Amino acid sequence: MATRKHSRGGADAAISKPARKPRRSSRRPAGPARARLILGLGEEEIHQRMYDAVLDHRLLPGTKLKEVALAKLFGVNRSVIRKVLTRLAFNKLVVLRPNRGAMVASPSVAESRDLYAARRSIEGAIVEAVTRRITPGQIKALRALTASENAAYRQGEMRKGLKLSLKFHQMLAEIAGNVVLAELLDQLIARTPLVVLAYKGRGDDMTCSIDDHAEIIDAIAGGSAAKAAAAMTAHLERLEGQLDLSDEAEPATDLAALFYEIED
Amino acid sequence: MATRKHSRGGADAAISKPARKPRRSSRRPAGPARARLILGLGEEEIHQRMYDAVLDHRLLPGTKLKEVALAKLFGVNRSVIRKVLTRLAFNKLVVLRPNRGAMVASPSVAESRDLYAARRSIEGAIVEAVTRRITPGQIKALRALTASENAAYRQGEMRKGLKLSLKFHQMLAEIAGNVVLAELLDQLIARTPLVVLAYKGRGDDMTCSIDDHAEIIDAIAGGSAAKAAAAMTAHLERLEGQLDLSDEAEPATDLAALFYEIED
DNA sequence: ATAAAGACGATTGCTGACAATAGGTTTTCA
DNA sequence: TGAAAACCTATTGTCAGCAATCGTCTTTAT
Repeated sequence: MATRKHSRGGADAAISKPARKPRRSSRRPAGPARARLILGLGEEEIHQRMYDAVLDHRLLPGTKLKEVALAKLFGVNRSVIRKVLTRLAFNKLVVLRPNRGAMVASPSVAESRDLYAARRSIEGAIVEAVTRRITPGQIKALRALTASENAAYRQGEMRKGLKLSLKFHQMLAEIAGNVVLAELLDQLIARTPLVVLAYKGRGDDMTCSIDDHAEIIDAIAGGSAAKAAAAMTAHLERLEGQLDLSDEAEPATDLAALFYEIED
Repeated sequence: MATRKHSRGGADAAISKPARKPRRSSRRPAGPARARLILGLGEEEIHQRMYDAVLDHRLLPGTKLKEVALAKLFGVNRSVIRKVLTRLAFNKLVVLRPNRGAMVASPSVAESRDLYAARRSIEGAIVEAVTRRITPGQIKALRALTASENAAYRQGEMRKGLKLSLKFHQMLAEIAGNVVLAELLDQLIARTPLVVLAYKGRGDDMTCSIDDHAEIIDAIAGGSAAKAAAAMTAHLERLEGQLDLSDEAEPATDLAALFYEIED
Protein backbone atom coordinates (compact mmCIF):
# COMPACT_ATOMS: atom_id res chain seq x y z
CA MET A 1 0.00 0.00 0.00
CA ALA A 2 2.38 2.63 1.18
CA THR A 3 4.72 3.47 -1.64
CA ARG A 4 8.24 3.62 -0.36
CA LYS A 5 10.09 6.66 -1.56
CA HIS A 6 13.38 4.85 -1.72
CA SER A 7 12.11 2.13 -3.97
CA ARG A 8 14.21 3.40 -6.81
CA GLY A 9 17.33 2.86 -4.82
CA GLY A 10 17.35 -0.83 -5.52
CA ALA A 11 18.77 -0.37 -8.98
CA ASP A 12 22.28 -1.32 -8.04
CA ALA A 13 22.19 -5.03 -8.50
CA ALA A 14 25.88 -5.24 -9.17
CA ILE A 15 26.64 -5.52 -5.51
CA SER A 16 27.33 -8.97 -4.32
CA LYS A 17 29.79 -10.73 -2.12
CA PRO A 18 33.30 -10.68 -3.53
CA ALA A 19 35.52 -8.12 -5.12
CA ARG A 20 33.18 -5.49 -6.32
CA LYS A 21 33.94 -1.82 -6.50
CA PRO A 22 32.52 0.10 -3.58
CA ARG A 23 30.65 2.51 -5.85
CA ARG A 24 29.86 5.00 -3.18
CA SER A 25 26.53 6.46 -4.04
CA SER A 26 26.90 9.90 -5.49
CA ARG A 27 23.38 11.14 -5.09
CA ARG A 28 22.86 13.39 -2.13
CA PRO A 29 19.38 13.61 -0.79
CA ALA A 30 18.59 16.99 0.62
CA GLY A 31 18.66 16.89 4.38
CA PRO A 32 19.65 18.66 7.54
CA ALA A 33 23.29 17.93 6.68
CA ARG A 34 24.20 16.84 10.16
CA ALA A 35 23.84 13.15 9.71
CA ARG A 36 22.69 11.24 6.71
CA LEU A 37 21.28 7.89 5.98
CA ILE A 38 23.61 5.55 4.23
CA LEU A 39 22.13 4.68 0.88
CA GLY A 40 23.19 2.57 -2.03
CA LEU A 41 25.31 0.12 -0.11
CA GLY A 42 25.57 -3.50 -1.06
CA GLU A 43 25.40 -6.56 1.07
CA GLU A 44 29.14 -6.76 1.49
CA GLU A 45 29.48 -3.17 2.58
CA ILE A 46 26.63 -3.41 5.02
CA HIS A 47 28.14 -6.53 6.49
CA GLN A 48 31.46 -4.78 6.84
CA ARG A 49 29.84 -1.80 8.53
CA MET A 50 28.08 -3.89 11.12
CA TYR A 51 31.15 -6.04 11.56
CA ASP A 52 33.24 -2.94 12.22
CA ALA A 53 30.54 -1.59 14.49
CA VAL A 54 31.03 -4.60 16.70
CA LEU A 55 34.79 -4.42 16.55
CA ASP A 56 34.70 -0.74 17.41
CA HIS A 57 32.46 -1.39 20.40
CA ARG A 58 29.68 0.69 18.92
CA LEU A 59 27.28 -2.23 18.92
CA LEU A 60 26.81 -3.50 22.43
CA PRO A 61 25.78 -7.03 23.35
CA GLY A 62 22.05 -7.37 23.68
CA THR A 63 21.24 -4.69 21.13
CA LYS A 64 18.20 -5.72 19.17
CA LEU A 65 18.63 -5.52 15.43
CA LYS A 66 15.30 -4.95 13.74
CA GLU A 67 15.20 -5.73 10.10
CA VAL A 68 13.00 -2.91 8.88
CA ALA A 69 14.97 -0.31 10.80
CA LEU A 70 18.24 -1.51 9.36
CA ALA A 71 16.75 -1.80 5.90
CA LYS A 72 15.60 1.80 5.99
CA LEU A 73 18.92 2.92 7.43
CA PHE A 74 20.93 1.38 4.65
CA GLY A 75 18.35 2.03 1.98
CA VAL A 76 18.06 -1.56 0.89
CA ASN A 77 15.46 -4.22 0.95
CA ARG A 78 14.85 -6.25 4.04
CA SER A 79 16.11 -9.39 2.37
CA VAL A 80 19.58 -7.91 2.12
CA ILE A 81 19.56 -7.13 5.82
CA ARG A 82 18.35 -10.61 6.48
CA LYS A 83 21.27 -12.07 4.57
CA VAL A 84 23.72 -9.88 6.44
CA LEU A 85 22.22 -10.92 9.75
CA THR A 86 22.55 -14.53 8.69
CA ARG A 87 26.21 -14.05 7.94
CA LEU A 88 26.77 -12.31 11.23
CA ALA A 89 24.98 -15.12 12.99
CA PHE A 90 27.37 -17.59 11.37
CA ASN A 91 30.23 -15.64 12.88
CA LYS A 92 28.49 -15.72 16.24
CA LEU A 93 28.33 -11.97 16.38
CA VAL A 94 24.54 -11.94 16.51
CA VAL A 95 22.05 -14.48 17.74
CA LEU A 96 19.01 -15.32 15.68
CA ARG A 97 16.01 -16.62 17.53
CA PRO A 98 13.16 -17.93 15.40
CA ASN A 99 10.35 -15.45 15.06
CA ARG A 100 12.00 -13.31 17.70
CA GLY A 101 14.53 -11.41 15.70
CA ALA A 102 18.25 -10.82 15.89
CA MET A 103 20.31 -9.30 18.64
CA VAL A 104 23.99 -8.78 19.25
CA ALA A 105 25.35 -11.85 20.94
CA SER A 106 26.07 -11.86 24.65
CA PRO A 107 28.73 -14.49 25.15
CA SER A 108 28.72 -16.35 28.43
CA VAL A 109 31.64 -16.60 30.80
CA ALA A 110 32.34 -20.19 29.84
CA GLU A 111 32.20 -19.31 26.17
CA SER A 112 34.63 -16.48 26.76
CA ARG A 113 37.09 -18.78 28.44
CA ASP A 114 36.73 -21.30 25.65
CA LEU A 115 37.28 -18.58 23.13
CA TYR A 116 40.57 -17.55 24.63
CA ALA A 117 41.63 -21.15 25.04
CA ALA A 118 40.89 -21.73 21.36
CA ARG A 119 42.87 -18.68 20.44
CA ARG A 120 45.81 -19.94 22.45
CA SER A 121 45.76 -23.20 20.56
CA ILE A 122 45.39 -21.68 17.13
CA GLU A 123 47.67 -18.73 17.58
CA GLY A 124 50.25 -20.90 19.26
CA ALA A 125 50.32 -23.07 16.18
CA ILE A 126 50.39 -20.00 13.98
CA VAL A 127 53.34 -18.51 15.81
CA GLU A 128 55.23 -21.77 15.60
CA ALA A 129 54.76 -21.84 11.85
CA VAL A 130 55.67 -18.17 11.64
CA THR A 131 58.92 -18.76 13.48
CA ARG A 132 59.92 -21.35 10.92
CA ARG A 133 58.93 -19.34 7.87
CA ILE A 134 59.36 -15.67 8.65
CA THR A 135 61.69 -13.48 6.61
CA PRO A 136 63.61 -10.43 7.82
CA GLY A 137 61.33 -8.19 5.79
CA GLN A 138 58.28 -9.62 7.50
CA ILE A 139 59.88 -9.11 10.90
CA LYS A 140 60.39 -5.50 9.97
CA ALA A 141 56.79 -5.16 8.89
CA LEU A 142 55.61 -6.62 12.16
CA ARG A 143 57.75 -4.21 14.12
CA ALA A 144 56.39 -1.31 12.09
CA LEU A 145 52.85 -2.43 12.74
CA THR A 146 53.45 -2.67 16.46
CA ALA A 147 55.04 0.76 16.43
CA SER A 148 51.94 2.19 14.74
CA GLU A 149 49.77 0.47 17.28
CA ASN A 150 51.83 1.88 20.09
CA ALA A 151 51.65 5.36 18.62
CA ALA A 152 47.90 5.12 18.27
CA TYR A 153 47.52 4.18 21.89
CA ARG A 154 49.81 6.99 23.01
CA GLN A 155 47.73 9.47 21.06
CA GLY A 156 44.62 8.20 22.72
CA GLU A 157 43.16 6.71 19.56
CA MET A 158 41.94 3.57 21.20
CA ARG A 159 39.85 2.38 18.28
CA LYS A 160 42.69 2.68 15.86
CA GLY A 161 45.02 0.96 18.28
CA LEU A 162 42.58 -1.86 18.76
CA LYS A 163 42.24 -2.34 15.03
CA LEU A 164 46.01 -2.37 14.61
CA SER A 165 46.24 -4.88 17.41
CA LEU A 166 43.85 -7.15 15.57
CA LYS A 167 45.83 -6.61 12.42
CA PHE A 168 48.95 -7.77 14.21
CA HIS A 169 47.39 -11.13 14.92
CA GLN A 170 45.98 -11.39 11.44
CA MET A 171 49.33 -10.57 9.89
CA LEU A 172 50.91 -13.36 11.89
CA ALA A 173 48.30 -15.73 10.49
CA GLU A 174 49.06 -14.51 7.01
CA ILE A 175 52.78 -15.04 7.48
CA ALA A 176 52.11 -18.53 8.78
CA GLY A 177 50.75 -19.31 5.34
CA ASN A 178 47.88 -21.52 6.43
CA VAL A 179 44.68 -20.14 4.98
CA VAL A 180 42.49 -22.46 7.03
CA LEU A 181 44.05 -21.41 10.29
CA ALA A 182 43.79 -17.80 9.16
CA GLU A 183 40.07 -18.23 8.55
CA LEU A 184 39.53 -19.78 11.93
CA LEU A 185 41.49 -17.04 13.60
CA ASP A 186 39.40 -14.44 11.82
CA GLN A 187 36.31 -15.99 13.32
CA LEU A 188 37.79 -15.98 16.79
CA ILE A 189 39.10 -12.46 16.46
CA ALA A 190 35.68 -11.29 15.38
CA ARG A 191 34.16 -12.74 18.51
CA THR A 192 36.80 -11.46 20.89
CA PRO A 193 35.74 -7.81 21.11
CA LEU A 194 32.27 -8.92 22.06
CA VAL A 195 33.69 -10.88 24.96
CA VAL A 196 35.92 -8.04 26.02
CA LEU A 197 33.02 -5.64 25.91
CA ALA A 198 30.80 -7.91 27.93
CA TYR A 199 33.19 -8.62 30.75
CA LYS A 200 35.43 -5.63 30.98
CA GLY A 201 34.99 -1.99 31.79
CA ARG A 202 34.65 0.09 28.67
CA GLY A 203 37.12 2.70 29.80
CA ASP A 204 39.79 0.17 30.57
CA ASP A 205 42.52 0.26 28.01
CA MET A 206 44.42 -2.57 26.46
CA THR A 207 47.74 -0.84 26.20
CA CYS A 208 49.45 -3.61 28.08
CA SER A 209 49.23 -5.69 24.96
CA ILE A 210 51.74 -3.45 23.21
CA ASP A 211 54.71 -4.72 25.11
CA ASP A 212 53.42 -8.23 24.63
CA HIS A 213 53.39 -7.83 20.88
CA ALA A 214 56.95 -6.61 20.85
CA GLU A 215 57.92 -9.48 23.07
CA ILE A 216 56.28 -11.93 20.69
CA ILE A 217 58.16 -10.47 17.77
CA ASP A 218 61.41 -10.78 19.66
CA ALA A 219 60.72 -14.40 20.44
CA ILE A 220 59.89 -15.08 16.79
CA ALA A 221 63.03 -13.33 15.65
CA GLY A 222 64.95 -15.41 18.16
CA GLY A 223 64.06 -18.46 16.14
CA SER A 224 62.71 -20.62 18.92
CA ALA A 225 59.25 -21.82 18.00
CA ALA A 226 58.54 -23.02 21.51
CA LYS A 227 59.49 -19.72 23.09
CA ALA A 228 57.53 -17.78 20.50
CA ALA A 229 54.45 -19.90 21.08
CA ALA A 230 54.87 -19.47 24.81
CA ALA A 231 55.06 -15.70 24.38
CA MET A 232 51.85 -15.70 22.39
CA THR A 233 50.13 -17.96 24.90
CA ALA A 234 51.21 -15.72 27.74
CA HIS A 235 49.95 -12.71 25.85
CA LEU A 236 46.52 -14.23 25.38
CA GLU A 237 46.42 -15.36 28.97
CA ARG A 238 47.16 -11.85 30.09
CA LEU A 239 44.36 -10.53 27.92
CA GLU A 240 42.00 -13.08 29.36
CA GLY A 241 43.16 -12.19 32.83
CA GLN A 242 41.95 -8.66 32.30
CA LEU A 243 38.41 -9.87 31.93
CA ASP A 244 36.06 -9.51 34.82
CA LEU A 245 32.37 -10.08 35.12
CA SER A 246 31.58 -7.02 37.13
CA ASP A 247 28.84 -4.94 35.57
CA GLU A 248 26.68 -5.73 32.64
CA ALA A 249 27.01 -3.54 29.65
CA GLU A 250 23.77 -1.78 28.92
CA PRO A 251 22.45 -2.32 25.44
CA ALA A 252 22.60 0.57 23.07
CA THR A 253 19.13 1.70 22.14
CA ASP A 254 19.98 4.39 19.64
CA LEU A 255 20.42 2.02 16.78
CA ALA A 256 20.22 4.65 14.09
CA ALA A 257 23.05 6.81 15.37
CA LEU A 258 25.48 3.97 15.08
CA PHE A 259 25.31 3.92 11.31
CA TYR A 260 24.73 7.51 10.43
CA GLU A 261 27.47 9.26 8.60
CA ILE A 262 28.52 12.44 10.30
CA GLU A 263 29.05 15.40 8.03
CA ASP A 264 31.34 18.34 8.54
CA MET B 1 12.65 -29.47 21.12
CA ALA B 2 10.28 -30.89 18.66
CA THR B 3 11.17 -30.33 15.07
CA ARG B 4 8.80 -27.68 13.99
CA LYS B 5 6.90 -28.95 11.04
CA HIS B 6 5.70 -26.60 8.44
CA SER B 7 2.44 -25.75 10.05
CA ARG B 8 1.81 -23.51 7.14
CA GLY B 9 1.39 -25.18 3.80
CA GLY B 10 4.51 -23.87 2.24
CA ALA B 11 5.15 -27.06 0.39
CA ASP B 12 1.79 -27.23 -1.24
CA ALA B 13 1.99 -23.69 -2.46
CA ALA B 14 5.45 -24.24 -3.84
CA ILE B 15 4.37 -27.17 -5.93
CA SER B 16 1.88 -25.14 -7.87
CA LYS B 17 3.97 -24.23 -10.85
CA PRO B 18 3.25 -20.95 -12.64
CA ALA B 19 2.32 -22.65 -15.89
CA ARG B 20 5.39 -21.91 -17.89
CA LYS B 21 5.44 -23.77 -21.10
CA PRO B 22 7.92 -26.60 -20.75
CA ARG B 23 10.06 -26.55 -23.85
CA ARG B 24 12.05 -29.38 -22.47
CA SER B 25 9.81 -32.40 -22.44
CA SER B 26 12.22 -34.32 -20.27
CA ARG B 27 10.28 -33.52 -17.16
CA ARG B 28 9.21 -36.50 -15.16
CA PRO B 29 5.48 -36.14 -14.65
CA ALA B 30 5.09 -38.14 -11.47
CA GLY B 31 6.91 -40.69 -9.46
CA PRO B 32 7.43 -43.84 -11.52
CA ALA B 33 7.12 -45.72 -8.25
CA ARG B 34 10.84 -46.34 -8.25
CA ALA B 35 11.94 -43.07 -6.77
CA ARG B 36 9.97 -40.26 -5.26
CA LEU B 37 10.54 -36.61 -4.75
CA ILE B 38 11.19 -35.54 -1.21
CA LEU B 39 8.48 -33.17 -0.15
CA GLY B 40 7.60 -31.33 2.99
CA LEU B 41 11.11 -30.99 4.33
CA GLY B 42 12.25 -28.04 6.34
CA GLU B 43 15.42 -26.05 5.98
CA GLU B 44 17.21 -28.02 8.62
CA GLU B 45 16.38 -31.35 7.06
CA ILE B 46 17.39 -30.22 3.61
CA HIS B 47 20.67 -28.94 4.95
CA GLN B 48 21.26 -32.23 6.68
CA ARG B 49 20.50 -34.16 3.50
CA MET B 50 22.94 -32.19 1.42
CA TYR B 51 25.50 -32.25 4.19
CA ASP B 52 25.21 -36.02 4.38
CA ALA B 53 25.32 -36.22 0.63
CA VAL B 54 28.74 -34.65 0.76
CA LEU B 55 29.91 -36.75 3.67
CA ASP B 56 28.69 -39.88 1.95
CA HIS B 57 30.56 -38.95 -1.20
CA ARG B 58 27.37 -38.73 -3.21
CA LEU B 59 27.96 -35.11 -4.11
CA LEU B 60 31.20 -34.75 -6.01
CA PRO B 61 33.30 -31.59 -6.20
CA GLY B 62 32.34 -29.41 -9.10
CA THR B 63 28.71 -30.44 -9.13
CA LYS B 64 26.60 -27.45 -9.97
CA LEU B 65 23.74 -26.84 -7.58
CA LYS B 66 20.91 -25.02 -9.31
CA GLU B 67 18.44 -23.36 -7.04
CA VAL B 68 15.25 -24.06 -8.94
CA ALA B 69 16.14 -27.70 -9.46
CA LEU B 70 16.82 -28.20 -5.78
CA ALA B 71 13.72 -26.25 -4.84
CA LYS B 72 11.56 -28.49 -6.98
CA LEU B 73 13.30 -31.60 -5.72
CA PHE B 74 12.64 -30.77 -2.10
CA GLY B 75 9.29 -29.17 -2.74
CA VAL B 76 10.15 -25.87 -1.12
CA ASN B 77 10.57 -22.30 -2.14
CA ARG B 78 13.81 -21.18 -3.69
CA SER B 79 14.60 -18.97 -0.74
CA VAL B 80 14.90 -22.02 1.47
CA ILE B 81 17.40 -23.56 -0.91
CA ARG B 82 19.24 -20.30 -1.01
CA LYS B 83 19.54 -20.27 2.74
CA VAL B 84 20.79 -23.83 2.78
CA LEU B 85 23.37 -23.01 0.13
CA THR B 86 24.48 -20.05 2.19
CA ARG B 87 25.00 -22.27 5.19
CA LEU B 88 26.90 -24.79 3.13
CA ALA B 89 29.01 -22.04 1.68
CA PHE B 90 29.91 -20.88 5.16
CA ASN B 91 31.17 -24.37 5.89
CA LYS B 92 33.17 -24.23 2.68
CA LEU B 93 31.31 -27.19 1.27
CA VAL B 94 30.00 -25.20 -1.66
CA VAL B 95 31.33 -22.15 -3.43
CA LEU B 96 29.02 -19.29 -4.30
CA ARG B 97 30.02 -17.15 -7.23
CA PRO B 98 27.99 -13.98 -7.81
CA ASN B 99 25.40 -14.38 -10.52
CA ARG B 100 26.98 -17.68 -11.42
CA GLY B 101 25.43 -20.01 -8.95
CA ALA B 102 26.65 -22.52 -6.43
CA MET B 103 28.77 -25.59 -6.93
CA VAL B 104 30.33 -28.15 -4.67
CA ALA B 105 33.71 -26.87 -3.59
CA SER B 106 36.89 -28.24 -5.10
CA PRO B 107 39.58 -27.70 -2.51
CA SER B 108 43.08 -27.14 -3.76
CA VAL B 109 46.11 -29.13 -2.74
CA ALA B 110 47.44 -26.32 -0.59
CA GLU B 111 44.08 -25.90 1.07
CA SER B 112 43.96 -29.60 1.81
CA ARG B 113 47.35 -29.50 3.48
CA ASP B 114 46.33 -26.47 5.47
CA LEU B 115 43.16 -28.21 6.50
CA TYR B 116 45.01 -31.17 7.95
CA ALA B 117 47.54 -28.90 9.60
CA ALA B 118 44.72 -27.00 11.22
CA ARG B 119 43.14 -30.22 12.38
CA ARG B 120 46.42 -31.27 13.94
CA SER B 121 46.60 -28.04 15.89
CA ILE B 122 43.02 -28.09 17.06
CA GLU B 123 42.67 -31.78 17.72
CA GLY B 124 46.02 -31.84 19.43
CA ALA B 125 44.76 -29.21 21.83
CA ILE B 126 41.50 -31.09 22.21
CA VAL B 127 43.24 -34.33 23.05
CA GLU B 128 45.43 -32.60 25.59
CA ALA B 129 42.37 -31.23 27.33
CA VAL B 130 40.67 -34.59 27.08
CA THR B 131 43.58 -36.31 28.77
CA ARG B 132 43.26 -33.98 31.71
CA ARG B 133 39.50 -34.21 32.05
CA ILE B 134 38.40 -37.61 30.88
CA THR B 135 36.52 -39.99 33.16
CA PRO B 136 36.62 -43.80 33.09
CA GLY B 137 33.08 -43.87 31.78
CA GLN B 138 34.02 -41.64 28.88
CA ILE B 139 36.98 -43.85 28.09
CA LYS B 140 34.63 -46.77 27.96
CA ALA B 141 32.29 -44.88 25.64
CA LEU B 142 35.17 -44.04 23.34
CA ARG B 143 36.25 -47.66 23.22
CA ALA B 144 32.71 -48.74 22.43
CA LEU B 145 32.49 -46.21 19.64
CA THR B 146 35.74 -47.39 18.13
CA ALA B 147 34.53 -50.97 18.37
CA SER B 148 31.37 -50.05 16.47
CA GLU B 149 33.45 -48.30 13.88
CA ASN B 150 35.69 -51.31 13.53
CA ALA B 151 32.70 -53.60 13.17
CA ALA B 152 31.19 -51.39 10.50
CA TYR B 153 34.38 -51.49 8.48
CA ARG B 154 34.64 -55.24 8.83
CA GLN B 155 31.11 -55.63 7.56
CA GLY B 156 31.92 -53.49 4.57
CA GLU B 157 29.69 -50.62 5.63
CA MET B 158 32.10 -47.94 4.69
CA ARG B 159 29.66 -45.08 5.00
CA LYS B 160 28.66 -46.07 8.47
CA GLY B 161 32.26 -46.56 9.46
CA LEU B 162 33.20 -43.16 8.13
CA LYS B 163 30.40 -41.52 10.04
CA LEU B 164 31.44 -43.29 13.23
CA SER B 165 34.99 -42.19 12.62
CA LEU B 166 33.85 -38.61 12.44
CA LYS B 167 31.81 -39.13 15.57
CA PHE B 168 34.94 -40.30 17.36
CA HIS B 169 36.63 -37.01 16.73
CA GLN B 170 33.53 -35.07 17.65
CA MET B 171 33.12 -37.00 20.87
CA LEU B 172 36.67 -36.12 21.81
CA ALA B 173 35.84 -32.47 21.24
CA GLU B 174 32.78 -32.83 23.41
CA ILE B 175 34.77 -34.44 26.20
CA ALA B 176 37.32 -31.66 25.99
CA GLY B 177 34.55 -29.33 27.07
CA ASN B 178 35.49 -26.37 24.90
CA VAL B 179 32.50 -25.43 22.80
CA VAL B 180 34.48 -23.04 20.64
CA LEU B 181 37.06 -25.65 19.75
CA ALA B 182 34.24 -28.08 19.10
CA GLU B 183 32.62 -25.67 16.67
CA LEU B 184 35.86 -25.12 14.83
CA LEU B 185 36.47 -28.82 14.63
CA ASP B 186 33.00 -29.34 13.23
CA GLN B 187 33.83 -26.95 10.45
CA LEU B 188 37.07 -28.72 9.66
CA ILE B 189 35.47 -32.14 9.85
CA ALA B 190 32.79 -31.01 7.44
CA ARG B 191 35.43 -29.98 4.94
CA THR B 192 37.59 -33.05 5.29
CA PRO B 193 35.54 -35.55 3.27
CA LEU B 194 35.59 -33.16 0.36
CA VAL B 195 39.38 -33.11 0.45
CA VAL B 196 39.54 -36.85 0.74
CA LEU B 197 37.18 -37.24 -2.17
CA ALA B 198 39.13 -34.86 -4.33
CA TYR B 199 42.57 -36.33 -3.82
CA LYS B 200 42.00 -39.96 -3.11
CA GLY B 201 40.56 -42.87 -4.99
CA ARG B 202 36.95 -43.47 -4.10
CA GLY B 203 37.41 -47.18 -3.60
CA ASP B 204 40.27 -46.74 -1.24
CA ASP B 205 39.25 -47.46 2.30
CA MET B 206 40.20 -45.71 5.48
CA THR B 207 40.33 -48.76 7.68
CA CYS B 208 43.81 -47.92 8.84
CA SER B 209 42.36 -45.25 11.02
CA ILE B 210 40.78 -47.83 13.27
CA ASP B 211 44.01 -48.89 14.90
CA ASP B 212 44.93 -45.25 15.21
CA HIS B 213 41.80 -44.48 17.14
CA ALA B 214 42.44 -47.29 19.58
CA GLU B 215 45.98 -46.08 19.95
CA ILE B 216 44.78 -42.58 20.70
CA ILE B 217 42.44 -43.86 23.36
CA ASP B 218 45.25 -45.84 24.94
CA ALA B 219 47.43 -42.77 25.01
CA ILE B 220 44.65 -40.75 26.59
CA ALA B 221 44.01 -43.44 29.15
CA GLY B 222 47.71 -43.46 29.88
CA GLY B 223 47.38 -39.95 31.20
CA SER B 224 50.16 -38.31 29.25
CA ALA B 225 48.78 -35.31 27.43
CA ALA B 226 51.88 -35.00 25.28
CA LYS B 227 51.76 -38.60 24.17
CA ALA B 228 48.05 -38.42 23.49
CA ALA B 229 48.46 -35.31 21.40
CA ALA B 230 51.32 -36.96 19.55
CA ALA B 231 49.13 -39.96 18.81
CA MET B 232 46.41 -37.75 17.40
CA THR B 233 48.89 -35.77 15.35
CA ALA B 234 50.37 -38.96 13.96
CA HIS B 235 46.91 -40.21 13.15
CA LEU B 236 46.06 -37.10 11.18
CA GLU B 237 49.41 -37.17 9.44
CA ARG B 238 48.75 -40.72 8.36
CA LEU B 239 45.36 -39.70 7.00
CA GLU B 240 46.94 -36.86 5.12
CA GLY B 241 49.61 -39.19 3.84
CA GLN B 242 46.93 -41.26 2.16
CA LEU B 243 46.01 -38.35 -0.05
CA ASP B 244 47.25 -38.26 -3.58
CA LEU B 245 46.50 -35.94 -6.41
CA SER B 246 46.24 -38.55 -9.08
CA ASP B 247 42.98 -38.36 -10.99
CA GLU B 248 40.35 -35.72 -10.87
CA ALA B 249 36.96 -36.75 -9.70
CA GLU B 250 34.40 -36.18 -12.39
CA PRO B 251 31.46 -34.11 -11.35
CA ALA B 252 28.17 -35.86 -10.91
CA THR B 253 25.67 -34.61 -13.42
CA ASP B 254 22.60 -36.50 -12.30
CA LEU B 255 21.73 -34.14 -9.54
CA ALA B 256 18.22 -35.39 -9.10
CA ALA B 257 19.15 -39.00 -8.47
CA LEU B 258 21.22 -38.01 -5.48
CA PHE B 259 18.21 -36.89 -3.50
CA TYR B 260 15.53 -39.24 -4.66
CA GLU B 261 14.26 -41.67 -2.14
CA ILE B 262 14.39 -45.21 -3.36
CA GLU B 263 11.28 -47.19 -2.84
CA ASP B 264 10.99 -50.91 -2.41
C1' DA C 1 -6.84 -7.21 43.75
C1' DT C 2 -4.79 -10.88 41.23
C1' DA C 3 -4.39 -13.94 37.67
C1' DA C 4 -5.98 -16.08 33.57
C1' DA C 5 -7.72 -15.35 28.94
C1' DG C 6 -8.32 -12.77 24.81
C1' DA C 7 -7.25 -8.98 21.55
C1' DC C 8 -3.99 -5.86 19.44
C1' DG C 9 0.25 -4.11 17.48
C1' DA C 10 4.70 -4.97 15.93
C1' DT C 11 7.98 -7.95 13.79
C1' DT C 12 9.56 -11.91 11.44
C1' DG C 13 9.07 -15.50 7.81
C1' DC C 14 7.65 -16.73 3.34
C1' DT C 15 6.03 -16.49 -1.37
C1' DG C 16 5.49 -15.40 -6.20
C1' DA C 17 6.90 -12.19 -9.47
C1' DC C 18 10.15 -9.08 -11.69
C1' DA C 19 14.71 -7.48 -13.18
C1' DA C 20 19.59 -8.10 -14.11
C1' DT C 21 23.36 -10.91 -15.41
C1' DA C 22 26.27 -14.60 -17.63
C1' DG C 23 27.11 -17.93 -21.09
C1' DG C 24 26.08 -19.91 -25.23
C1' DT C 25 24.13 -19.48 -29.92
C1' DT C 26 23.15 -17.37 -33.99
C1' DT C 27 23.78 -13.84 -37.29
C1' DT C 28 26.46 -10.64 -39.90
C1' DC C 29 30.32 -8.61 -42.07
C1' DA C 30 35.00 -8.64 -43.82
C1' DT D 1 35.41 -19.08 -43.95
C1' DG D 2 36.62 -16.76 -39.55
C1' DA D 3 35.85 -13.38 -36.16
C1' DA D 4 33.06 -10.03 -33.92
C1' DA D 5 28.68 -8.40 -32.53
C1' DA D 6 23.99 -9.09 -31.19
C1' DC D 7 20.46 -12.02 -29.58
C1' DC D 8 18.53 -15.52 -26.53
C1' DT D 9 17.93 -18.68 -22.89
C1' DA D 10 18.90 -20.18 -18.44
C1' DT D 11 19.89 -18.77 -13.87
C1' DT D 12 20.58 -15.76 -10.14
C1' DG D 13 19.46 -11.53 -7.40
C1' DT D 14 16.04 -8.38 -5.67
C1' DC D 15 11.62 -6.67 -4.47
C1' DA D 16 7.10 -5.62 -2.34
C1' DG D 17 3.26 -7.75 -0.28
C1' DC D 18 0.92 -11.06 2.71
C1' DA D 19 0.46 -14.52 6.38
C1' DA D 20 2.00 -16.31 10.78
C1' DT D 21 4.00 -15.54 15.18
C1' DC D 22 5.42 -13.26 19.50
C1' DG D 23 5.13 -9.88 23.15
C1' DT D 24 2.18 -6.68 25.31
C1' DC D 25 -1.91 -4.56 26.73
C1' DT D 26 -6.60 -4.86 27.92
C1' DT D 27 -10.47 -7.25 29.65
C1' DT D 28 -12.83 -10.33 32.69
C1' DA D 29 -13.81 -13.54 36.22
C1' DT D 30 -12.80 -15.34 40.80
